[in-house]
Amino acid sequence: MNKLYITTPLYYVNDKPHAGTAYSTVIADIFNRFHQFFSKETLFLTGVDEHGQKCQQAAEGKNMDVQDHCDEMAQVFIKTWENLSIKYDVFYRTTSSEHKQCVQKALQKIFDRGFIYESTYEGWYSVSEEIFYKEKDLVDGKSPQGKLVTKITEKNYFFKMSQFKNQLIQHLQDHPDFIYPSTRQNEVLSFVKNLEDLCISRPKSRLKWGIPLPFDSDYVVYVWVDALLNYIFGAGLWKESDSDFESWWKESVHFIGKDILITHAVYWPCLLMALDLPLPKKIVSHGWLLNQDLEKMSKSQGDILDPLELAQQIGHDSLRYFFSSVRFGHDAPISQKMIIQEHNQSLANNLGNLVQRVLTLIESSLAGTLPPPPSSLHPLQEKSMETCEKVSKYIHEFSIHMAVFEITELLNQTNKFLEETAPWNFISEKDKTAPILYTALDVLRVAVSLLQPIIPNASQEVLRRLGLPPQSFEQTKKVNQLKSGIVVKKESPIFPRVRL
RNA sequence: CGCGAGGUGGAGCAGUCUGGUAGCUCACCGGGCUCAUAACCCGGAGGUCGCAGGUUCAAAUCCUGCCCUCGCAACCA
Repeated sequence: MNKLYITTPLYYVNDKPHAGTAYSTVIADIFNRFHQFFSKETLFLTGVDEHGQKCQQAAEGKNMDVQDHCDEMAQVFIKTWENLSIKYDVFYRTTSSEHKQCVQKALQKIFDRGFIYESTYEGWYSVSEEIFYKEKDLVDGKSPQGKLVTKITEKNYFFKMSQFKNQLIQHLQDHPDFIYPSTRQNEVLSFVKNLEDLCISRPKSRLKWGIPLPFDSDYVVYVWVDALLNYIFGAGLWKESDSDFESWWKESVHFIGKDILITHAVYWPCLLMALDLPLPKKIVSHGWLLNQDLEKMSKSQGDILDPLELAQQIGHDSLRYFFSSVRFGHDAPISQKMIIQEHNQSLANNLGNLVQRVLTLIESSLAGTLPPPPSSLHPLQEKSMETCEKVSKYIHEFSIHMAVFEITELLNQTNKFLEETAPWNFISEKDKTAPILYTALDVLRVAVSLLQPIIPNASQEVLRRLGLPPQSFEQTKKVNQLKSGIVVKKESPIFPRVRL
């Protein structure tokens, strides 16, 4: 119960990370950090999906060896996550020899259990695009891009996915929390009702870059099957040393974008059932980041945002903060301007400015020395304790934006509190300013501690200025936790305003 | 009837599950403060919460129908 296994999708390495992949990863990282904050033991996995046709094509396009291309791209992902303060435990690569061995072992097992059969695959193949189309996808007898297609009948291996239909429907009905948000459950159910078998092989004559089937080396495995299996191997299944796989897997949560819900909520459970393994505990699908016109961002429109650039321009924490402030689970518009506005309003004007004014007042009134706590509890401190409870509740409900809203509200109240008490009017009367300044700083301590999972770097810098180490939730939800007697000092602003 | 999401003051959004005086940020107008990053605080103008019915003492919130916008339809987070 005290463990939690969090995963992001394995990102496809045909291109570098974009705002969407960054969003998935940052959100998963924030949840991971929140649960660590709540004293859970967590395992956080991310990684890259390196096989398949598009990857092979991307390498060929650059005139590179495919493995070299993958190695290069993997580094780009690692560097991007570093720049977004992503703290993962496992960076999984599907070209590792361990992964290949495990995938083959899994396929053999499914094969031995009788869930894989040989049949013929019929489809319309576009030689120039190297893509199969179904009859219904064709436009005037050609591919949607207008390329010539020919009907091909090909021997392939199929996974008896349809056999798990009733079992999966039963699971979905018995576990209404399996998919978040629950509204997307219907989407999955309606898909499952027409469940067909899945073609899981690709002949090597067409696709070389993949893991060979253990029972027929003329074929490689379909990339989704290859990639999905990472989730169990990454948690230690079939490792030589007796791993904690079972205890992690029991508490597994997959974070994904809504577009890959079917693969995760249908294909993946069926594969697990075929392997006689338990299903993941939860699948959390988030919405998309859209451009200002609320359309999907696309390269052709040139409105792709580079997360690395954004992080460097505005700051890691500010980008993370923006991601956490949009309604979780739903689509949301994003632009550089919106991120900067959010940074200026919430982080610079509200939080950052509050830190400066309180510390300045303590310096000028109390020579920087933190006073003892006031004899009675101020209502604002009571409110800060309520905020702790609300944040915990919202995070457990995946309403991260509501958690952010509550913390912002607490900071607003603290600004208001200073305005009402106006300690600058009697700055030399220490006995009057001390309780006010202690209260304000103690509430600030709570707010900043609650923000640690979202803005890890800045919040720890603020805590350092308050003379405190990183804080746990247990510490955060107590009042009067400042170290009386130590000397604090104002330093340069943590979140300078960014001009638009 | 393919599946799904959304329509809330000028802009962008939250609130909808668990019905109870419509909230946040930006922009605009007036005032205060000068501790603070020209930041902060107070007040004001601006919304019949897409439309029409229904349930209820009470509906942005629940039910029904309709209109409009947008995604997805199997390797694109």
